[in-house]
Amino acid sequence: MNLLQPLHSVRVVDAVRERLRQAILVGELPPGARLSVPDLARRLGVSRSPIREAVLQLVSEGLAVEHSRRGVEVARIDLSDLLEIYALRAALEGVAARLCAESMSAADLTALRGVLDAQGAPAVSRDVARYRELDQRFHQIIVQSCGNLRLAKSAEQLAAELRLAQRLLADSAEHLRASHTEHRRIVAALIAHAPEEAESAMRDHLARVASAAQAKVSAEGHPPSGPEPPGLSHSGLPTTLSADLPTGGTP
Amino acid sequence: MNLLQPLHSVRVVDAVRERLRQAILVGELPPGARLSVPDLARRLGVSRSPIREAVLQLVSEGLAVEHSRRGVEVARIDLSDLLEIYALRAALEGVAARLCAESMSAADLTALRGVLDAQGAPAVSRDVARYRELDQRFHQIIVQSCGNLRLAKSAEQLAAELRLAQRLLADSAEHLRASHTEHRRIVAALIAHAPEEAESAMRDHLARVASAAQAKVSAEGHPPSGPEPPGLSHSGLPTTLSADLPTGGTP
DNA sequence: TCCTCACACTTTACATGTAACATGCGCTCA
DNA sequence: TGAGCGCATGTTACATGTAAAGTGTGAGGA
Repeated sequence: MNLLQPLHSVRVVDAVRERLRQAILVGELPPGARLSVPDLARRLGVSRSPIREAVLQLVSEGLAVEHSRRGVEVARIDLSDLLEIYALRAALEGVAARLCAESMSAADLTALRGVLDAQGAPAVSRDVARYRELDQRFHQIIVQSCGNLRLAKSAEQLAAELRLAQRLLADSAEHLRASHTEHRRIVAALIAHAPEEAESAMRDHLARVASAAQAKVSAEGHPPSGPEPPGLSHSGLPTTLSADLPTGGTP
Repeated sequence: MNLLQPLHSVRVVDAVRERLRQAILVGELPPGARLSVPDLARRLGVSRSPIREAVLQLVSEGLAVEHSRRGVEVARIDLSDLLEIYALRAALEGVAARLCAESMSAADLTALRGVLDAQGAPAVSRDVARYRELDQRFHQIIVQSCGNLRLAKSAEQLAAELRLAQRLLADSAEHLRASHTEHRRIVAALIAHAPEEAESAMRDHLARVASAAQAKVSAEGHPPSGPEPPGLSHSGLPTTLSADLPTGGTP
């Protein structure tokens, strides 16, 4: 491997952003958790500037929402958000699948088939976590292979937003089996170089996933969410968030 | 008018962001212009913090690009960017048109027909600036009426990015006439509540606009751009950018 | 003449100071 | 007891300080 690539020293803001993003995506900072800049600065051992910048970047990605002069909190994704996101994903990934069907590298297609095969086991054993992990990779390969960088970025941001709404997603055995079958249909269309088929298969897939979530929610009668509205309380939710960042520096 | 609506004092960062966005979109800050934080702070009469924040917001919108540790410049949109953006727009606005065909308010539809009619004159007289202004409003109405806020936001950001590439866009008399005809076809489908028709009409329209740009560029043999790569020079391009912001405050 | 290197200058990235603002709570008074 | 005021506390938003990095320039040498 070439060790002489241009070296750009990691900026603190990038490290903070990745750390916070992970914390949000794994649920350590759950929806509704406040992202207090002074608090995070204390906990991560850096000054407030890079924290503020990182938090605002998460806002622009949709993982957090800003309330003017009242701080930022991790985004709460409700059913209507979820349906919006799936409609958008259907548009974007449908086109991505179409583009892939026209020209996808053999390597990417092989990787995709690998993921598809790997999904068989968790689909039948109903290993939801594992299935979703592979599902994410499945869709990621397609949007990254379509050749449109902006499209890939948008689609991946939407996928990340959806990880905030896991509790709303369908997870029945039937759902996993149906999803896997639909993935197979998508891959078949890609292999056959059938753009129309690929696009409609992808769209149908995402539309069904969305309606499955909708069905699940209305069946379970999900509460709108937590306590929430009464002003952003000063409740600092988790107290862990690990120690400090690579560049330690509290002079 | 009700004067007792909730009042949220304008933040400096918002004023700066809007001012810079306008400066970019009208070409006062052309593609490639450096967005020097200290310089802008001096010119706008505020401190560096809100300037930096506003500049980074423009980066996240795609109107500017950040070069780590080397500052930010107004985005340069080349032909490949333009094609990417049009492919994305086709996906997003195609779905928006479909949704509109299913349920669009009478008011929105009336507004849309108004814009369509108004486009007739500039289309035949080849008033390119006026036609593009109305074109922007035409597409804006559709994405805003589709009921998907995220979709609308994305589509409008892409439309803004395209304003940085005006020089690449087709502007022949034939092109304007074709565009207007396609707009009519879209509106007809919306009136007829024909989702399929609306989506394909929109997609075809945007695909043709993209290929018209491509044709124009390859015909004219556009130079890749200005001088650009040799490091971000210290050339402060324009020296105007008006006086200072609403909240004057240089203590 | 052309290349190299050191220096001066500017900016970025991070740190820190601070006024205005927002929130929760206890206290007062009806 | 209950509504409302004022205070304590903590945060945001903006301002400013500063080390390190990046860039352009010009002197000096080949």
